[in-house]
Amino acid sequence: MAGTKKKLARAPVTRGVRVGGRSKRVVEAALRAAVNELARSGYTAFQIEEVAREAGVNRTSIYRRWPTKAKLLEAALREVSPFHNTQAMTGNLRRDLLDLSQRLVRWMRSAQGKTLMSLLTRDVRPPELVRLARTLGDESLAPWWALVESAKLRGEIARGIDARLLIQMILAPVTVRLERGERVNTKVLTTLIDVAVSGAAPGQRRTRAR
Amino acid sequence: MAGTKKKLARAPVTRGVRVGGRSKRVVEAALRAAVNELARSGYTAFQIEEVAREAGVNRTSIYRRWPTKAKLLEAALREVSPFHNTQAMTGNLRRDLLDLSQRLVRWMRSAQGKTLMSLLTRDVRPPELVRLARTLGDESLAPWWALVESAKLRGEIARGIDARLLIQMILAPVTVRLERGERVNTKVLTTLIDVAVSGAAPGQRRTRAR
DNA sequence: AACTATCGCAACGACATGTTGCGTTAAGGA
DNA sequence: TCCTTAACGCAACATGTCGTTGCGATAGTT
Repeated sequence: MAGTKKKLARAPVTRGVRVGGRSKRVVEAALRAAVNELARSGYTAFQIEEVAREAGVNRTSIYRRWPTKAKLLEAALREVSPFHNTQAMTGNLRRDLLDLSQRLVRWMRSAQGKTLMSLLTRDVRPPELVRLARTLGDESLAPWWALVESAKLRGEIARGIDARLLIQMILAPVTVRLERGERVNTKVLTTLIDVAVSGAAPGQRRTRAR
Repeated sequence: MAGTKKKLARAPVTRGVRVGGRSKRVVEAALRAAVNELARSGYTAFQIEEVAREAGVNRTSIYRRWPTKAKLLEAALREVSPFHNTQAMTGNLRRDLLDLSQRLVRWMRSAQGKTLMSLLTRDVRPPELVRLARTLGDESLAPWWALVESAKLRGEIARGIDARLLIQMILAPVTVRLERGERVNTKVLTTLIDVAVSGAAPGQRRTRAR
């Protein structure tokens, strides 16, 4: 057609993706904003528009990198550093459990922890996102497992007790109370741990299965 | 104007709302469908259109009665009969707790229970709806309170134990496991109750507050 | 049978998600 | 430094759900 300029075919100068400078800033800002938005608004109220605004980035740029809201949430979730225990164990079960739970509560109150907890709720879609959140959540349980198992070896916890269930007896009330805005202080944690540890000790009465 | 018929003003024959027949059917069908939809799809995926279809009713009819989705959910929630304990207590704490928890688990697995549990999740909007759900949920706890308090009087539970917290140690793991699809059978319930009751008994070691 | 509350249907506006075309900016190899 | 083009910003669009409104049809109630 008239006016159509045909450029000579030449080998492209660059090939790879651009990872530095602007692109990097956009990705980092978007993911950080996504984590904050998720922690602040929760899963249902989470809006891409708001993430874009907080990141100082156009909405389109987000969609070009993460095709759906779920993908963005997934990426944001992966940014969340899982709860890691760095404290050395003292060998005192109740003391170690208290330490662990106090640090976990602090983490759960942070943006990182809120983000994970938002996605641990059921009826989050798609299901893969829930699965990912659960996987990350379960990873946080590793030090708890270790504590209970070594306590079993020392004979402080009855061998017949399901370790996962025992940990749930401490953590499930904590998460429920945090969600509801009920107090979760040292006294509460101490009570949870005392009841669980005493109740799971060997020699306590157990109801026979019928 | 031409063609405009002016009717003689006459006193209206009826005044009150119509509660029988069609209207009644529409209301009942809509609320029943809403409960089912909430139990099936959960809060996030809940759609008015789907409720209307299942109820065999036009979408508009639902909106005319309940102006917002939240109002419909609220009405549906009020339809849910709260968990009521009809069983006589035997005075055996563990046995009564097991009875109670088994019935509660059965109820939580019903459409009624799922409906309530869907709305007990945080980040459900508006907040009033969450508050209503929590109120109804707390009402279900009445028999549990009674059990723990009378056990305290008999000296089976230490007086210093927070009854609400102790109940949470049994119920929170149950709800978490139900949400995640983990097993909640008699063995699990028995363990929860054994650990909680033994651990909360008088004479067990308590960590001193620092 | 007459009156009218309530229904069904259709059309509309508002809002969030997700897509696409195009012009502009800047990363990075020459 | 200069050129190519990956990635951006902007605007416009398509879709789906919520929620509203007008109007004619249906069916309680008197």
